[in-house]
Amino acid sequence: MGCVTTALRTARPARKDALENREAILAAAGVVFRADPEASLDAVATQAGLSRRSIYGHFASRDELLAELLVRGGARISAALAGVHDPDPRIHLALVGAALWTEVQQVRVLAQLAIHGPLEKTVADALAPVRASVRHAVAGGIAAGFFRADVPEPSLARLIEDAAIAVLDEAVRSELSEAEGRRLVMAVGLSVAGLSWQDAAAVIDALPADPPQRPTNDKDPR
Amino acid sequence: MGCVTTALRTARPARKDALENREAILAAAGVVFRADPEASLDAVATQAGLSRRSIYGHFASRDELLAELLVRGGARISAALAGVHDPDPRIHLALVGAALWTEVQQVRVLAQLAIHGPLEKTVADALAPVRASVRHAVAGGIAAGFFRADVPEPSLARLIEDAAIAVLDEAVRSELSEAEGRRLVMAVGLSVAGLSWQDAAAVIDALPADPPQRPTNDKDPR
DNA sequence: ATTAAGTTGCACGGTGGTGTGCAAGTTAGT
DNA sequence: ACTAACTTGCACACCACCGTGCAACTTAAT
Repeated sequence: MGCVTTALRTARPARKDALENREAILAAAGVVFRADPEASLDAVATQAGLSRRSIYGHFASRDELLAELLVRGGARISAALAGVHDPDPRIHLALVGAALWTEVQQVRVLAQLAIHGPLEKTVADALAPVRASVRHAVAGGIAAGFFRADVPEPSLARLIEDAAIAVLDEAVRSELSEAEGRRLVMAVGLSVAGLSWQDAAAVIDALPADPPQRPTNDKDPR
Repeated sequence: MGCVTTALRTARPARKDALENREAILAAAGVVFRADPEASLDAVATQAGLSRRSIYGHFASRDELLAELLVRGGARISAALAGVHDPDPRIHLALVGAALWTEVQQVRVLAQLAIHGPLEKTVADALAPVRASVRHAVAGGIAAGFFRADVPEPSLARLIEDAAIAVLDEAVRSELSEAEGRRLVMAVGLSVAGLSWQDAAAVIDALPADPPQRPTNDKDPR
């Protein structure tokens, strides 16, 4: 084993490929756990092209690996959401949806893991920014008369979140294109919020149009 | 052990309390698996007030118990859906939602189990009637111009199903009243279908009004 | 070329679940 | 009261997984 975790400034600092492997494990965990949140570390190791044993050279336990995965996912989502602000709650909500779409994989991992275990708190923390943003939009939208008035605000916020997750699943299932998925997330979010599908479409079409915000994909191999 | 499964017409037919216990096990399984689809048989036995060992007097294996549970749930749902027909796709969809609401528990068990394992087919079969009914309404609604035209029909059907599940979850989480839950399922289903929330409300309010269809609750202790 | 970092395979102990056999008990039905 | 149906508890074998120790190997960096 190595001094991966305890990389004190002694003899030699670390090794390049070790970090790569660490990333490979995290990437593999993303893939595997997305398909089955209860998959074994063996499955993760195989997917990463490593041995189960060597995972323990990078993570002390299964839960630690999970936690790292969640924290990273949360960070990406927060980053994607950071620039999203709009005075119009409808637009705000649509933009949140679009931002989520760019992080589908992350969102789905989190959503999968959200169900069981002692990771709940970690998951909750990771998703907190999304929740806050959605709630803000919902409150404003209801107040402005844009959104439905027949559902209490907290419930509506949760319903929109759940609907967004469902759309994300459906988008992956149907292998929608980037553009279609993006549009669908926004459209269904607004629909659940109470808009007619035509109104939702109008909101989306009037968007500042920054759609193809993907520089080939980040260098981040996740 | 006993001749519970192989009740040939020999010496003595069966025993009353044995059947009761069988039902108790199924009821317990419903409760336990609803909370955690991967719970152990020990948990089920405890909930049923029996020993783990005796479960095997009624069911050959865990999967067999699960299967029985799913088949029953499917049967109840089918029954609840049997009388639901309306020429107006909007009303039809709303009524399907209302019917589902009366069977929340069953639906949620099925939805929970729908994820993993070799039970998928069983689950799919159990839910087939719902799927068919929803698809029928969706196709008609799109054709009539009531529902959204920006999502392919099969996807829209699945999205509505998923949204309904989410509403069911939310309703249980928020401990909505019978009436509120019933209304919410219908309203959100129609919203996802494309109606504005006011239109959805109008459809619901114009319903033939058979709401309190609960004679104290069936004698079925599930 | 040397050396420490990292990987691998194997063996192990521990945990928690399933499914079964059996002997002893309890209880419903005759 | 008798008997078969049923339940129970305990024991067991089996399996899948986690986490660890260790010795042998491969390889990045000096």
